[in-house]
Amino acid sequence: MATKPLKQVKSKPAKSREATPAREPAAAALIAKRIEEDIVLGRRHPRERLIEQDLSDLFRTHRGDVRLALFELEKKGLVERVPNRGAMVRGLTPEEVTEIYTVREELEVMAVRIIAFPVAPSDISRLEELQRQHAAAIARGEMLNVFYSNLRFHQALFGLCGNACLIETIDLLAQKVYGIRSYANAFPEALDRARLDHLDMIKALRVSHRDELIELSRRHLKPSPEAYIKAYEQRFGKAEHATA
Amino acid sequence: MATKPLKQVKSKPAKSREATPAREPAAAALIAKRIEEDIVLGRRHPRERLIEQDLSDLFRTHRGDVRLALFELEKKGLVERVPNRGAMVRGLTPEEVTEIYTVREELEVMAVRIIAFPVAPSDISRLEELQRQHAAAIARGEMLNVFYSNLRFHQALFGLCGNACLIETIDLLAQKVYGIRSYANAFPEALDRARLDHLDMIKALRVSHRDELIELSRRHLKPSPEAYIKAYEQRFGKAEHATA
DNA sequence: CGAACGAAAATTGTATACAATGTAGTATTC
DNA sequence: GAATACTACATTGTATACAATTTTCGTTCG
Repeated sequence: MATKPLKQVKSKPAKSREATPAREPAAAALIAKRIEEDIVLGRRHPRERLIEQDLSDLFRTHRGDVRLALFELEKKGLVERVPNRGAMVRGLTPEEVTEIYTVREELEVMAVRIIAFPVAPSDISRLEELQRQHAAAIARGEMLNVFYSNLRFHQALFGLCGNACLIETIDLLAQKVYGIRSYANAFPEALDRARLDHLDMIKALRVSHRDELIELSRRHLKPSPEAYIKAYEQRFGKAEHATA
Repeated sequence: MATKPLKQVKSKPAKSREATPAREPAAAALIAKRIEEDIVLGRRHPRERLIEQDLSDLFRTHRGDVRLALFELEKKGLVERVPNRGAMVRGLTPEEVTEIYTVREELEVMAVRIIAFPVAPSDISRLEELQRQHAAAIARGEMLNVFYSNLRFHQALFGLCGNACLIETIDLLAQKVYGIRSYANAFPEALDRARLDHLDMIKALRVSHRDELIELSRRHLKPSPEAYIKAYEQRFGKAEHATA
């Protein structure tokens, strides 16, 4: 859980107003991103408590920023907050996971359905480049990179549909299940399967086979929830729910 | 824009911990709700600035709560925040509105498609009761009540699908277009059309006519974006976009 | 020996003061 | 006379101190 200090040097030109790179107070957004990564990579387990002061010390900042970050993560559905008791990494039940993936599938299929064919060669090239990055990250075992390159690939793919709201909503649902990614990604064969799926998707895209692309998208979503639910049942038993 | 003071009396039993009625710091959530209502009812126009100090005075509280409320509304997509310049009521372009409604339609149709038929009589009764409240609010011209009773009707209807994530996502998208509701609701005939739609929906539900319910849901979503876009084009002209 | 009570510690929630930033209005210079 | 620099004001961002709440742990009583 080692984390480099934040904001050590605050002295910046102050006169540089090129665009608006930092929307939120910046610090809060960065902290949220770090915590999110920890959750994605399985470094923070479900139901683990997230204490404001600890995180403030860790990130070398005051509680205000951490507080904002936690609020943000709560809205994203990654952490759970109980009024006077604090925040913890959210644990999803198999039912919740199933529901989220059901909606995700519907939306991703919708996106694929409205993509305008044929897809421009430049877009295909871009997807191929992102796919190569993903494959390389897998080969090197760099899990954080695997996560981000996979994310970029899917954003580019669904970005082809042109409906910003749809893209945003798909992202939102994907974020909700970030916490369970590490379960499927623990199996190298699952990673490789994902890699091959991406290749098939690009192929289908190139020849404008919409139905095949839809089928691929559906299949591509199956392994993650299955792996999580299997692990969950093994941990807590099939019938009863542990209330710990 | 008259608003009653908030939190005047802070003295409460303090020993009452029945459930968790207030998730957020409560004050922030209340302020967010008030501002949201103002936007829904057209009392605050798109691009109107929301100044923290003004709102703090208005709600008789300090800036911290207002700040949180604005962050919340930003995430909901109702207000827009520029880093060091503050917040304003978000104005939606016709393109954005069209995109949002496209996704909404897909999701609402999905919800209707997975409702388990036949629907329990108690659920039908509940919908009828909510429909009556809606009709009554329209008859009395109580717009705020129209808004909330309409909301409750739809939540109950889509709640029948049983997928919590789907319900949540539908709500989310509905919230994004709260700001344009007042355009369609300005026409009394539109309100009446909505009322009749609700009656037809209940009827279709009672006899398990799924296809008809789907068609009704689709039609029900049409008027709002159309009214908004018409008003928008009349205001700004069809081709060019005002940059004011 | 266990359950209930109560004080202390840990943690979150709230308020305020201060600093940084952006905005506008005015004067000054070319 | 118009453009620019400068100053005063308005607004947001940040940090810290304080209050309220919950949790923990030791003690006492049944």
